[in-house]
Amino acid sequence: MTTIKEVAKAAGVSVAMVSKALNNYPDVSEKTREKVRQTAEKLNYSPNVVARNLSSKNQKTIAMITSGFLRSESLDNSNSFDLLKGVYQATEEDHYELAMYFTETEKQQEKDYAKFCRERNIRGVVLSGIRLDDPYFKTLLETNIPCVLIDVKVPTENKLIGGVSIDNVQAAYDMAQYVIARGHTRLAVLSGEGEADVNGQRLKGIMRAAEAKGIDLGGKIINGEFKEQTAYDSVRAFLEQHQTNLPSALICFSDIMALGALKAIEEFGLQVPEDISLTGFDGLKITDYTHPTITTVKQPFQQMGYEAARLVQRIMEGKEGERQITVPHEMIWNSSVRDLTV
Amino acid sequence: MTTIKEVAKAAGVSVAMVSKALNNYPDVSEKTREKVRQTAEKLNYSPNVVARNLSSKNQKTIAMITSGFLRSESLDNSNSFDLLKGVYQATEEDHYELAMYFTETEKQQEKDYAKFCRERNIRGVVLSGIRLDDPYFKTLLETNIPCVLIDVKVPTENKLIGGVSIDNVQAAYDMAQYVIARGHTRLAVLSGEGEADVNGQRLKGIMRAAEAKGIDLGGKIINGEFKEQTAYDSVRAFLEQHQTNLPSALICFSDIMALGALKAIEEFGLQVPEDISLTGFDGLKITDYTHPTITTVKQPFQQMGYEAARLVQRIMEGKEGERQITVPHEMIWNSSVRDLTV
DNA sequence: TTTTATCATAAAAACGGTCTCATCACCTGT
DNA sequence: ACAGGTGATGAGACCGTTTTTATGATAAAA
Repeated sequence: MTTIKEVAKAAGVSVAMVSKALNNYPDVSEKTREKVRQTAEKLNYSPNVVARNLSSKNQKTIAMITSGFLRSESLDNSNSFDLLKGVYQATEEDHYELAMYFTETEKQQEKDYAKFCRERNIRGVVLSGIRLDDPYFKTLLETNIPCVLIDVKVPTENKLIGGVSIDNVQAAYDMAQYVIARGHTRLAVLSGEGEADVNGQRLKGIMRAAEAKGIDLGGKIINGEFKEQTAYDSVRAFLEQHQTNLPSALICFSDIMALGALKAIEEFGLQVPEDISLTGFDGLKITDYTHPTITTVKQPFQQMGYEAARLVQRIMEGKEGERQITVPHEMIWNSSVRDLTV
Repeated sequence: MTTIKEVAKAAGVSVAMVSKALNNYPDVSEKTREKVRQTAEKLNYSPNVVARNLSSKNQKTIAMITSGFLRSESLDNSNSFDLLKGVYQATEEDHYELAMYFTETEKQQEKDYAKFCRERNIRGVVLSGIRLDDPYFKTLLETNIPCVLIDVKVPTENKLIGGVSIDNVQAAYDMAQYVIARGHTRLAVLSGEGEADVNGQRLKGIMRAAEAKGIDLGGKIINGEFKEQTAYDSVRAFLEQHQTNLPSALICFSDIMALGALKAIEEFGLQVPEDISLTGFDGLKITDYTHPTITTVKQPFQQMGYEAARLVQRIMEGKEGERQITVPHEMIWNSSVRDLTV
């Protein structure tokens, strides 16, 4: 392992000069810089990031903190992984270090984000699957570490917080409009946890579209907790309870839940989309392989991760600018919605 | 940020004592140890892992190096992600640090694994998607860093290398036997890249089962490169070329390729499993949602990651023992294979 | 009583960098 | 000729730990 000292000796300059030369400090003569560069190259030297991270004032390390998916099935995580890929890509391009922290909601003592960051000299964080009212997130904020949240609209007053998401209101509105335009008036919604930010946004979009057409959703909002099994159970129960007045379309707030709903509907003896139409949300690839393929909203998770990492870097560098980034979503018009108007 | 110095001052002992007390060194009196523990607790102190990593002789940092999936579709990565989850879980349990390195085959200059490890004081590596003859892997070995490879049978003479995989020969053999037992004799195989270790293993298993029944696979081995699109193209071409003598079953070496094959078969105007039976490999969840569901071999990727991380830790600690771990696979008997014997 | 282990502790040297400051040579303007 | 500025350089403090080595106190052995 060649160290900076060896490079210094070989180049006949001081250690400080080597550091400055390689880090593009202005107060280094071109001659010295070139000499240092060449000897570093020759000795195959590359700085130790651990040492740099310890000594430097401005560490370039960010963390990605994600809540609750170690246990869950791989299918549920493909979006988390795409996020990670995006974050990774951005950090790699800008020579940042990336640390990951996966937390489980049930392991209380393990959830201290601030401690995780403090221990690792982390100066910026991308969070996903975490809510604004998470107590550990609050303590993290108190440490003045810039945070960017995925899928959350952040309060504008705190310049250290950013957010990245699609326009969930618009996407849900578009989806509801599409369904309504195909003649559906008896709508039901399979939503996630009420506390999640996206959940409220999407509900707002649906409401807006429904009210415009005078459609009432009272009692038609099912909670599926963003989980396949819960979705299955809830939809099953809902169908049995509303046998006499079944909805003609079920709008789901995640593809995972749509899969559970699809199963519940089929086992109830009904067909999608002949008897009940169905829509998803997220754009998992699996929606292209189900029978029928599921109409859904595709979120660009990898891009979201990338933008989040870039945004947190900008905040770390003290730059001004927009703290809320909206990335484009894409409607995937598959075949799970029946057109009642023809 | 409370440092070890502040704890030392508050406890009225030296910095060295704090370090030793908290790291369970034997030469610390119980009284001091307890006092240090309590003040550390009170001051909410937790050691800085960056500093520790720099100073300590035996760093507890491992890396997971994975080749070629940043670009690819999320579906292809669910196994990689499960691996990562397993590795993460093991590192977290044992208080190891984990660094990730995703490489792309085309970015030559970015592929220096040894450099990556050197820069980060990494002392053990889990590699996936990497072949024994990878030149960068070879240079990594020269640095005497313990390596554990996923999906590779490693040479036994080097005690610093380990491997984790299922019994690919047996799994492929089982699958072929199953297909043959259902009356199929006109088999074709959709294999991956010939250089991959698993590819050879699986082929061996198929061959063994086929030869036992006197089935000839000559000219029936299609290369799908482990990619959906390539699989689609290759199968399409194969079908057109063998119109007069179509196989009755196609054994695929990955679920991803099976998806491509399924599409190709259907677009060719044939049905699975009525006209051609199909099997996959890997056990991706999507195989339960396709139409028909795909019979496949399920690999426990998360467990493989976990075992790999544990194994590399054992090697790092200088422990003896088996360097090749075989984890159990599971056959998923879905509905993509037709029984010709009934 | 003196010598020798043993134990508990502290001081200080690493680890491999960054970065502040002091130094010095050289130029410029008066 | 001299003060003042500028540009290039190196010495050394520092980051927060671990780990080696030195030191002093106490107990056991001679």
